[in-house]
Amino acid sequence: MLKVDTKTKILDAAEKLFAQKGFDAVSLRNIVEIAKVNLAAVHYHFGSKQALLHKVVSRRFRPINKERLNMLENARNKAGKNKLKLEAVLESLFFPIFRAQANPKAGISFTRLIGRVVFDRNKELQKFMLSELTEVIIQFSKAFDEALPNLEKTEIDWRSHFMAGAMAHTLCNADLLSDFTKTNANDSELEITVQRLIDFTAGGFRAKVSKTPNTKKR
Amino acid sequence: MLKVDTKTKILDAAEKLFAQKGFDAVSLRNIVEIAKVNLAAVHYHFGSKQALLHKVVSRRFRPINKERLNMLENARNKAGKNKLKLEAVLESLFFPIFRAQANPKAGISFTRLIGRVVFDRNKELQKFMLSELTEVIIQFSKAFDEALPNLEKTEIDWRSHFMAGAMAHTLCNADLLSDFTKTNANDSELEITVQRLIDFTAGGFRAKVSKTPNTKKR
DNA sequence: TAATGTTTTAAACGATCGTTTGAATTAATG
DNA sequence: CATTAATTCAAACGATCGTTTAAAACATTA
Repeated sequence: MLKVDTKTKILDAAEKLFAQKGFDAVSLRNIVEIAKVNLAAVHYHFGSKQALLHKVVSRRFRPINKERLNMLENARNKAGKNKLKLEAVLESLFFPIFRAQANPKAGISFTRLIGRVVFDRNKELQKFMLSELTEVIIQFSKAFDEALPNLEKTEIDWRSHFMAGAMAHTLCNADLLSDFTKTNANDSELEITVQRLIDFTAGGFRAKVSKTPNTKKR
Repeated sequence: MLKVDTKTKILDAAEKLFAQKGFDAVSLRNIVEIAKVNLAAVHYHFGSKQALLHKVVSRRFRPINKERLNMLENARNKAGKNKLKLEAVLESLFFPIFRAQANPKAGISFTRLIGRVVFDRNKELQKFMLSELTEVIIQFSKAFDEALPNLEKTEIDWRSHFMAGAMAHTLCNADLLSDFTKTNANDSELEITVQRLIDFTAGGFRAKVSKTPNTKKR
């Protein structure tokens, strides 16, 4: 077993604790206790608690988002001149991050953290997340447009929003669900979970758009 | 304008701040400053910060959950001996809480708070929320079973989970979405938002269940 | 009005927070 | 080996946290 450097020890401990309890509920002293490093090491290596959080996120999120874009590119190539398939777009979006969940090294901690982050209203964090996701948002927005040529742009945006909620909740609260359904949402069940999420969200995207009961205003 | 009692002033301020920044990020001193009451009043009236949070939630959540059950009961009666309609079940679940969002008194604060709470990993809060939702979970679980007689129980549970994520995200991050789509998710748009969420989630519930590519394990 | 119960208040409690400092230690470089 | 740079460390900084106390102010009832 080779020596793990201080930076990594801090990142691992912070990842675990932030995912478990949230950013504000975790102190740097909690983190250095788990990481078994000195308190001042956090500021030496990362500068601040907020900067540490950003590093915790980007360390795992960047490779995941790269792979999302790769998978989408592959799906495009495979489709050729045929229409891009909605299920392929969704799989490109879900699979890389859910596979990170099954990875014993990153573990369930990180994906849970990502789920939490989506619902966190830490302004700096939101700005940071948006910047990390810029390219993914652009490319997948285009992809949804292509895969759903008969759906209005506004509706696509709303349904992308709903889809993001379903995904985030599943990432964050997978444990609640396994209590619920007796199936465990990890390991070999990974593909099944992703397939279930694809089925549901694809069904949602393809649902008929009903006109509202009465648009009294305007 | 009649005098607002201290308890209500604290509840209102806490609701606003918890929704804005989250439980851990808000101090009692932040709350009493907004509420314009003495710091010790919080413990005098509520006992602790955690107990205050529970009260903030239950004050608005209980009437909402009562109305959800009422609407579900009405939907059942209207259906008579016909099969309960999925859209009616979903509307019973969504409408009462989204209407609270449009209510200028409760405002967007509370629903955002509820959205956040779903993703919060405060153990005591989770237990409390579960106890507040017991009857709703029982009745709506039954209703989904009735409305989807051809869908396996396990699949219903998973899809209920996805649906909850879509709902929570919409409650919590409605503002992000209105930036996105230029439509505003309040006021007269209430019915439209709910209808969109019904369309999406109903489509998800009704989607075909695809067998996983290969169930290698087992 | 006197007595009793309820609510509000200022002040302090010990604990913990993120961050900074400067010296001790280790690693790298000439 | 000497010197410089990088890292670790114990200790402390001021600020803020949730909670408690006990007296003051107010309201209610006899």
